[in-house]
Amino acid sequence: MAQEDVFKKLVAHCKEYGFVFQSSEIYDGLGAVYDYGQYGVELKNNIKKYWWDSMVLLHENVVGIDTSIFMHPAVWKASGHVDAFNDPLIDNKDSKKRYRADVLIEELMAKYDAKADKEVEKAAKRFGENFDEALFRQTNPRVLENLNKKEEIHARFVKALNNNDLDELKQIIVDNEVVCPVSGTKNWTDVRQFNLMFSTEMGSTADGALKIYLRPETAQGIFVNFLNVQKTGRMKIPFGIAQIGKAFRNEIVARQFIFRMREFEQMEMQFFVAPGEELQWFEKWKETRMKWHRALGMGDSKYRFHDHDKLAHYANAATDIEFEMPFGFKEVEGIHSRTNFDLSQHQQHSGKRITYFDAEKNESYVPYVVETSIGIDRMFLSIMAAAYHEEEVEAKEGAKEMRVVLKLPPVLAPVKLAVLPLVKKDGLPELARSIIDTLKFDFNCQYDEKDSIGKRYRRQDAIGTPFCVTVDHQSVHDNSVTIRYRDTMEQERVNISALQRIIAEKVSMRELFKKTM
RNA sequence: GCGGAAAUAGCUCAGUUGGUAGAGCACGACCUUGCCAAGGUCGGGGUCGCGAGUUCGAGUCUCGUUUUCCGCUCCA
Repeated sequence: MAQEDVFKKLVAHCKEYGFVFQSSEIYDGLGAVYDYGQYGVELKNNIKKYWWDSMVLLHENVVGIDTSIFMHPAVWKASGHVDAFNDPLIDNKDSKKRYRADVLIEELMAKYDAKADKEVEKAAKRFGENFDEALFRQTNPRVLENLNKKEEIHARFVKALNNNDLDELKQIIVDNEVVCPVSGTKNWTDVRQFNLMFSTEMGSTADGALKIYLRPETAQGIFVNFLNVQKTGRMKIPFGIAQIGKAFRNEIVARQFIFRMREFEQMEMQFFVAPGEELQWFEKWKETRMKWHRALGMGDSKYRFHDHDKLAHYANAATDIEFEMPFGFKEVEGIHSRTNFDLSQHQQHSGKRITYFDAEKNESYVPYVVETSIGIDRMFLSIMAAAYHEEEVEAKEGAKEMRVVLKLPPVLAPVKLAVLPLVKKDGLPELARSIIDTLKFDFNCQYDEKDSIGKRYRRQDAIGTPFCVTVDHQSVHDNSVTIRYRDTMEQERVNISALQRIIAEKVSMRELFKKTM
């Protein structure tokens, strides 16, 4: 089956079985925003718990926090998010290349400057030593023509920028017949400004309202609370702060289902270390994070590192953990050595000292940061993609048929077990209910008596339930039931009293955690 | 954002040169069977994505719009 088909089927499966729905679907949906359904939310919560516990329970020097989505606007000024994404952009419709409109206009002005310079150069050659460049520049008609032209553009440009007049920026480009360097045509779109941060206003009066942003990453909530946590928790470097939460980016193009959404959720841990030690911690966390992913048993070869060649301005090392999605290897987690950029920026913008006194080294410094950052939604997608299987199985009378089964790691499965009475009479439903009543405190259980037993097994396969407990006529006599295993479809007869122990063992995170250490 | 394609029941789809919406599966009730999706009877469910236009009449033709998919583009 082609990879695109797998992806399409996966998306359809997510909807059909209540994992992921499009947001506001009855109103035609909202672009690149999705809701998690009854099974999706369970899977997502289990992923979060796996991550949170592996960070906070297993590392005595990692603690969690939960910071707000709204933050003081100065945070985003300090982090560089406000300035970095205010560029006016324009597309050439023929070459489909995108340019910064301001850069095109600056190049245009430089061109007139260059023309004027060329005239000066030519004249200088001609007049030799007697050449008065300043006078020539002020009087020569060809030079003046070019400089005036430039000056005229410059005036319009500055005015347009000050008024944030995007139409005027385009008009400058059109009036001066700027052509695309690739296609050579003047077929331009309108100029648009993309700020990837969503904004809103805080405060009820129009004049007193403060423009604030929805956070585009959760990391800054950790950085601005560095001192709070370090002091109140008496944390000693090296230590980490973990956080799970929503972030928002107004993506220009958001596609590929839940892979790139405008509202998404991150699991981030910022690890604070002494200057000079960041790269060894970077290596350590690279290794730890990869083990954590691989412990889920989806297949080691589905994961790989992708080291960044071009580093962001704040980083001195960066890698991605990529997962083989149906549409290729894609980033699921980023591990970045962010230096002391963020804390230094906040120190500078807030005017508060953000330093740590290292008693061992007997010195004070702004800590360096190694960040691990996962997109939960991407991880959700990667798990679903790897779990989705279509298998040919034996049917009645030797016939073959397909079964769709989600081979989710039992620890992440939304429903841990289904309890199914073989027939809905002779006291079987009652016994099944009583089994659920004892197990529901520990596991997410489901009861189903509708349709044939085979059909019920397949329904559970489709949502990834690892265990089906079947109550039959023998059960009423000797308290034994069968456990049917999702992946092998094999069955085993056990006593009802043993169910809790057997299932608890198989859905425990303990074994997975051992593999990560 | 640009270009292309698609949108009819929960799902997969049919619907003739324009003439009052269909099937299979799924879903619900009852009966029957009972270990890997296929029994019977009855039933619920669609202003054909949305909005205009052409027409006596539009699921069907035209335009716009929304959403999704594919390619390009972008991604701190």
